[in-house]
Amino acid sequence: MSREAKVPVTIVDVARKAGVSTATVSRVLHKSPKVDATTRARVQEALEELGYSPNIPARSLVTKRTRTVGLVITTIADPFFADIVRGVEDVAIENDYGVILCDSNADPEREMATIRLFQEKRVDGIIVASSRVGDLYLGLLEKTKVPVVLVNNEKTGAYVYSIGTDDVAGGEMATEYLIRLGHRRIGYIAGLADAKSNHDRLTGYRQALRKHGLPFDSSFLAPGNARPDGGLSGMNQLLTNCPSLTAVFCYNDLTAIGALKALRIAGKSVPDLVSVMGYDDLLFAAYSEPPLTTIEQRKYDLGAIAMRMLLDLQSGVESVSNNVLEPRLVIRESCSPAKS
Amino acid sequence: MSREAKVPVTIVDVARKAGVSTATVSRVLHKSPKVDATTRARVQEALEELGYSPNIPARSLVTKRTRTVGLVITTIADPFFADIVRGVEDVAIENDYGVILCDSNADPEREMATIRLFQEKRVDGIIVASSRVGDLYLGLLEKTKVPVVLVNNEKTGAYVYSIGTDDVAGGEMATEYLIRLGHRRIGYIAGLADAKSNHDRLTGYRQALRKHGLPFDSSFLAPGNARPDGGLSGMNQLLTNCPSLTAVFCYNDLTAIGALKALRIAGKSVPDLVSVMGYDDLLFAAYSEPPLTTIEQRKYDLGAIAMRMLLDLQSGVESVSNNVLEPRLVIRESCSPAKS
DNA sequence: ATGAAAGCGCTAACAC
DNA sequence: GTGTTAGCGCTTTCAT
Repeated sequence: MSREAKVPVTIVDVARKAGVSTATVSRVLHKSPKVDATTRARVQEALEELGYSPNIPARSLVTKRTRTVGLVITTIADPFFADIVRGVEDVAIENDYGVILCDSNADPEREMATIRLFQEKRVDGIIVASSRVGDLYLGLLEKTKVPVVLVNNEKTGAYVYSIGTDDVAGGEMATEYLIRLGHRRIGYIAGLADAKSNHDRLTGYRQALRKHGLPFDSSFLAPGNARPDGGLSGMNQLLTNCPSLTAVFCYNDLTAIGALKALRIAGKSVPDLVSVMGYDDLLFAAYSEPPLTTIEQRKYDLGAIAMRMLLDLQSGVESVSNNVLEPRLVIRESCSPAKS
Repeated sequence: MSREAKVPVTIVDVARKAGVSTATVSRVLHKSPKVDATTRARVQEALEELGYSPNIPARSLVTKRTRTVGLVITTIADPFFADIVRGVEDVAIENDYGVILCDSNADPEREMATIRLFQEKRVDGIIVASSRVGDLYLGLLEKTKVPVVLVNNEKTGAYVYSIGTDDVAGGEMATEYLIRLGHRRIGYIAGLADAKSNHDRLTGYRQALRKHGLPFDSSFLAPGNARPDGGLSGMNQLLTNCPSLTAVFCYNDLTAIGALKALRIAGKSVPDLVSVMGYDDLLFAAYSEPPLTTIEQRKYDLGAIAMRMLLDLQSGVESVSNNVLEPRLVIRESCSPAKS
């Protein structure tokens, strides 16, 4: 096993081999036009033969750019965030950027560590797709002096840009669909209490109610946690507190599959006895029993656009500071006309 | 809005403010014992007041370590990989490491770009949790000269270490459970054809069959793709080719929910008419209808251990090169005794 | 069109 | 215990 000594080739080696200065090598590396064709060829050859790979950290030292962005998400365990990550990833790699991922798990300490790490690594920008962002956190973010784009969250502070789904429209759309189906007693199982998305969807729900002259009854609200177990317990609470409801709008699809399970256990068939509406349109929404009627968010685009905004900001293009994407109703089989 | 000029504070600023040399500042930064207590205090104060944040790229230039690792996964859309990511993340952040994530999507070109990126960023190590690794890819990986640990894949080459689940044991365990339940005609819906995990689970399946004197019939094998749609089509194929089967072992849980849907559409009740077995024990396995009996993999640990191995390798500790974790049977409701 | 040289922020000998 | 200094690999004026 002849493990060769590890001698990384530098720009100096290339320069020597090609018989030029390091400045020239640097120029061909950056495709500067002012290099003679033959010189360029000679350098290219040396580059190839030596298998040169630029040392980005070294380059960063002088350019002050690292071609790296930081991405914070609530938790990668939620497929919704997974799609956002894919979006960010894809456009990042297309542009030779790397992304450092951190899931905060909504843990403040973790968030602090993350921001510190990003700072020390001198990332060129930060994307925060964490549904709830502590004040402390946001303060730090501003001090960080690099562009920040928030996904599905509020634009806050001078340095912050954002991209999100119009969640109040989404909440209204979901609820209105249920109302059109003849439902009058519609529950809502919440997500994380302090998430903007939760607040907005609830607002949409109330708007739809008001619009159709339906009373808002806070006993039709159940807490959740954006996860299946929260959907399960939320549904159970609804079942005992308001046995008369005929439909329930869930904060997200994860919550909905928990609700579906609670209903199954209670022996209430869906959608015959109660309709359930999700949100997000995750992959498995089409595979649940019954397949979930839900509100689609352009998850992938949320991430891709966020990354593009960062790139624009990078290159000095003043991009729109606050983008919003429209949600879309996806009708499957978990909602049906009210029976009564 | 007094957007202050962006003047990152350096070690020189701190040194000046504290009235010491940069070397001393560096020493306190690294908790070197040979610094006088009062000097240390003075430096600490300067550090705080100036809000100093070390410039990692600069440091890397001299130390040749970036405190960054690269992580390649097949696709973040599969919750199985999401858990692995969480595991590596967690131990990385604990150790002040950053992780650059890339999903390869099993796209060779993407894989090349990824490796190039990792190289240029001078990552300290690479974790590959991509279920299929092209030869080309592996070759590159070796040339990369940094420690590589493979997750759920083969140890290959001098620089490569690995951690994985014993998938042949898992496949055997799954199949044997079905056999014990009285099933004789058991199908297998595959994952990606060239994935080691797929190969191993199939091997386990055949071993169980042999062990119990059951014949192996290749018409009981259906192709899949490790995703729900593959499970759906695979199950449909099985349904038409071998209507007599009473149980099916699926490459993973994602495949299983696809199979469940196919069965539902075909009007075959699960587990009464056909039992279905999954693999992975994803979060939603407990929420499907019926809840999935499956083989648990320690997904999070796979990632956490991989990262720890990298850390060990970093510090010169020769760690075990080939770790294997045992799978575990999780009994829920998608499998029942054979009726005939 | 090309080269010389300065310097980015930091660490690590080495000297005192 | 502390300071001086020489780079790490690269880009970028500034000359030529």
